Amino acid sequence: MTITIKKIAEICGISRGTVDRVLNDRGKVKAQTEELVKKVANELGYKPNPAGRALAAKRKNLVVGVLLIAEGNPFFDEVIRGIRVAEKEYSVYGMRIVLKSMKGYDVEKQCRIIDSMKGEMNALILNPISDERIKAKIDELVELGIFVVTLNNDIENSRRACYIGSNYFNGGETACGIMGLLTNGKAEVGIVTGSFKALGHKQRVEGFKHIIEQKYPEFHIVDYVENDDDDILAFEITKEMLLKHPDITAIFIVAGGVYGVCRAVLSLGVQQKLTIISFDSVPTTVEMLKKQIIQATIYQHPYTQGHKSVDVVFNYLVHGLQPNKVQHILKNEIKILENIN
Amino acid sequence: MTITIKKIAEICGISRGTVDRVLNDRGKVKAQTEELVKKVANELGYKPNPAGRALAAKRKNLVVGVLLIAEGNPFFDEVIRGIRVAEKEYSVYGMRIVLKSMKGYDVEKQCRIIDSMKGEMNALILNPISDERIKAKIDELVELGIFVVTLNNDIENSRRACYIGSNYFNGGETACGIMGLLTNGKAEVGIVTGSFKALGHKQRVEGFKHIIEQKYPEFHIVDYVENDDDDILAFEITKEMLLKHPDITAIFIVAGGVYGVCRAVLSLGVQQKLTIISFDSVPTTVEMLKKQIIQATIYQHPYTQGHKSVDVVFNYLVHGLQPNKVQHILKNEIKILENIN
DNA sequence: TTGTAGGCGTTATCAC
DNA sequence: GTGATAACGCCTACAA
Repeated sequence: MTITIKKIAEICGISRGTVDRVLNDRGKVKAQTEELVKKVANELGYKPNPAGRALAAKRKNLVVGVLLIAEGNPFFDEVIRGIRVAEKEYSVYGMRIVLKSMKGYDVEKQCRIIDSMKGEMNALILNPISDERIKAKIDELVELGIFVVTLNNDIENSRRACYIGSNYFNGGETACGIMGLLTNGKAEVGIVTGSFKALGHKQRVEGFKHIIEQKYPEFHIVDYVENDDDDILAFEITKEMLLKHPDITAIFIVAGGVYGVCRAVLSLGVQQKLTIISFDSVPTTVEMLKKQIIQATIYQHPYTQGHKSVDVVFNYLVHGLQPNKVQHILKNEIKILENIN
Repeated sequence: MTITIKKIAEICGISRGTVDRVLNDRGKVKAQTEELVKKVANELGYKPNPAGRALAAKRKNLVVGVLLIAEGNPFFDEVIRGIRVAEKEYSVYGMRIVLKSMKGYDVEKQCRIIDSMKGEMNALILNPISDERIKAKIDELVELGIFVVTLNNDIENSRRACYIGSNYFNGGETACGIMGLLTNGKAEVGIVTGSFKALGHKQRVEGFKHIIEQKYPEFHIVDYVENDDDDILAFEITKEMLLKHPDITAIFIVAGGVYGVCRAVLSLGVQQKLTIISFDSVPTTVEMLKKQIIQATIYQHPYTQGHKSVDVVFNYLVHGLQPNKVQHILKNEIKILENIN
């Protein structure tokens, strides 16, 4: 038999309303009654029924804001698809999503967009820039009672309820591990990173280096260049790097610009002698995997990241459930030509 | 504004009961009224509210049977964990799970266990033996109105509503692809399969061969032995195989017995010259990955398989939703030491 | 501080 | 054939 508020009320000889007040900390209950209700609820193992809650929640008007740095970054296409599918699933609960997208790492701009959204918003899914001002902005929202979830990039010391994304350090470790297996532990590595400033990119490189130290003494990093996640820039600096270091046998592409790097390799005709590892599986990367320019790419469940972030918000807003993990870390998977689709 | 049964009833000038009868094909409605209701529901885009349904479903007593060939197969430990977690999540909807486990491929025994369960069961999650008699049994259950889902092994021509599991053929392809990358496309391969009779094992080998033909002319299969998913047998036949074919440079472990194979390799001291690819990541396999005996193993989301199968059943029983895919195929992921946990 | 009652959307059971 | 009504469990406004 399931334990309901009604049943607890009967047992305690009081009304449903009072039990509700106790169980949801709404105050205005005599200490004595409160204690009794809590004891009974505990002993009987009361579990609120999400369906009941969901039904009652319909009377609220729930709006979830989403702000992503997605423009010009095809990785987010799948994230957004996950968000949209979840939106549809939950639309019957009367929950709406307002999605905004921005380009580049302008902190003030991100703050301004957040401000413009905060009026009618019950929760925010944010892909934040790593900056103190954004941290402050998150804390301000939480203070206002808005539920905040960080997506794809965490700000650990902020008051966000939860982070959904990948483990960048382990992503770098995984990249190094697979590169080690493919090169028999010997390689002269050129690293092409997105931005020295981006936290995740830095962490990937650190993870990569960590495995070199631990396992691959014959790996040498011969150069380390930055492409700003831009394909044209990637094309140019990769060409330059390869000409400067003809001894390079492997390239670790840390973030965006994968297509530009590959085109540079192709234009120099050196694809045969290179092992290339990248991240994500956007269409151009898949294309290069098929051409066997890239040997392996590391996949971080973008669709799931999007869907999961909405799940977490939904469970909080509709069911009052706090996320069961502060960090929802998705696995780094290795994709090769055969298991890419 | 959301469209509810009540609203449709008002618009049509009839009662909620009648609308319900039409929308759920319960019969006993005048053709004319039926048509009207359907038209209005369609035009307004009526979407049943799952919360309402869930609440109403509590009055039913839902029992889900699960029958797995799990004994002695640690792969299923994670599958079962997924099932148990889902059970807990859905327990508030008054859905119970009765899980039975069996050992080995005795068709009659599986039929008998199914029969013993079918009394009070609304749905069955079945890990079926590939056999005509099991197909017939599934069809019999469906005839009785029981919702059947196959797990981890499909019987395609049966009347099961849905299959949840992996793509075995692509698993074999992926194994070959990663082996090709690790060996530079040159290998003398020994294959250790679970059972020649198991459909999935056969399909993996076919997938493996398919990529050899397509991509790796310098791969040669020098031997092909069967271990019945038993570690002791695996140990012995692998030893035998390696002694008989000292030219072997790679081993493809198609199914169980991974630990036995690795112990054989270790006992002969030939681990340095071998590339070994396996499936799943049970504890002993992870151990061998850590010892660098196995270079890569292919992972098939066992936890998700278990959880998903319960999801599908729940959505049908409580929300009346047919699964949106007949086959729910999980991806083959490549795990190496760095991304195993 | 507590109780009452109605509504969220769906379904089952009666009565007509 | 159809309609009315009472659940399912929770929440909230209002009355006491």
